[in-house]
Amino acid sequence: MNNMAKTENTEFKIVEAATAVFVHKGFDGARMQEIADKAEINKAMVHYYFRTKQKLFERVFENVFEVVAERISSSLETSKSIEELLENITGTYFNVLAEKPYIPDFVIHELNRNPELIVHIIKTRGINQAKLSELIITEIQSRRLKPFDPVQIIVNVLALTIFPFAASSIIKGFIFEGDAGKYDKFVNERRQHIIDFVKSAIFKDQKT
Amino acid sequence: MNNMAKTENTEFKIVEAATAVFVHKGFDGARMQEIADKAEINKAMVHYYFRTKQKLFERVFENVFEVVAERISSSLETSKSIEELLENITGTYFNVLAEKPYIPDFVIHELNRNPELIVHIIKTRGINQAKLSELIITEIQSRRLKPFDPVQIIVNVLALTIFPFAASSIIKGFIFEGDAGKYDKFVNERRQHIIDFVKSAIFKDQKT
DNA sequence: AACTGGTTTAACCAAATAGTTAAATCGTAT
DNA sequence: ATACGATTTAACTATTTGGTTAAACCAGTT
Repeated sequence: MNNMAKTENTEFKIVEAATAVFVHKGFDGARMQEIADKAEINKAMVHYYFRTKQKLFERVFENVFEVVAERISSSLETSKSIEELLENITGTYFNVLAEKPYIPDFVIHELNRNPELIVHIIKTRGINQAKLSELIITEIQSRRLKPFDPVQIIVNVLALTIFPFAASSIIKGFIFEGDAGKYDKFVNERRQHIIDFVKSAIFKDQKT
Repeated sequence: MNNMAKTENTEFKIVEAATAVFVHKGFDGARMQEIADKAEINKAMVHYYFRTKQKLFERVFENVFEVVAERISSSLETSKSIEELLENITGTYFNVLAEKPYIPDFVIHELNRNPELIVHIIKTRGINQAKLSELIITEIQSRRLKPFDPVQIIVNVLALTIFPFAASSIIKGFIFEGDAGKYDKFVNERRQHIIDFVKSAIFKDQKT
């Protein structure tokens, strides 16, 4: 093993650069030359380390997805009650997406472009949706929650949390007519709003 | 004006074909040759009628967006109460998106790729969000609704309705593990679920 | 100092792709 | 029938793009 440090460094720089380009331009819009430029290396190096654009893309997608999945999963583990769970999921998504708001569009678009591949990539890192459903069902049976379908509730939380980031351009452009400040305020307030809104919807005893 | 019929027919065929290709592959993934093939004409014709890929794309985007905006707008006009409005918006989106489920990803992705252009295109066909907010504010003041921010409520309804279509691959792939039948059932039930869920969240007097 | 094996570079290649052009065709009005 | 302008086609071009190659360049090893 000789110049391992150099190797790992170059590989890292390529993945970093490739991530930046792929997430913003998508697979089709990304250019190997741009990735090389951003990594400040020769284009041949990109192929030397990853052979094809496809293979490099797969590595990038796995990375991006893993970061999100890990943080969500660990927040699921530590939650005991529905309230805590709701707050943890929403909070975690907000933290991740405030940092990397391009993720929803990236994941959704590439997933639609090539469902088989991406589903296969993600399957290995499944989020334990089962535990979530169980908790909700138990709470419904104990009559604390209204009898909504647990799956619908889960999708609702995801939708309420992720959509504003995916559609930020639409919201910015239309509802706030380009005023970035108003949009930021909206996003900040939204974290708590989602929690209040969902609780208000699912609990039988309400807290105005 | 001689062969106008032929002209309009060719132009129509091009737009139809271009729409199909653009919405599924995006601007970057679309190929002029594929559009020509699908329209069963020579590739030069596409350029003869639209000069550039960019111009053709703009025409397609305007069309796609107009169809949606028109149907949503007209459903807003005819609604008097909050309940009716909620049912109309949700129902209209469901009708449109069940037909054209690729629209959310298409619009979101192209909007993120080139916000200035697309926002400019859409601005001319603004949806009157003002009227919506007003109605909500009035209802909050008359104490029928809980005092949520009207803008948040509007975004919630959009999120709950649009997200499952944008993220259908994710939902299909993970939550239902590839079972298309379960997903269809889920979508069918969702139309009513959203209405119940939102009502349960925003109204002070609840109907379990 | 010469050898070795991984790393890096410049130059190159073949395919793909948006866009062009000039000639052919077609319908219509004279 | 013929002339005219719009439409259509086949062939072509320039450029971009993913990918390759062969030679140069290191950094340790002997």
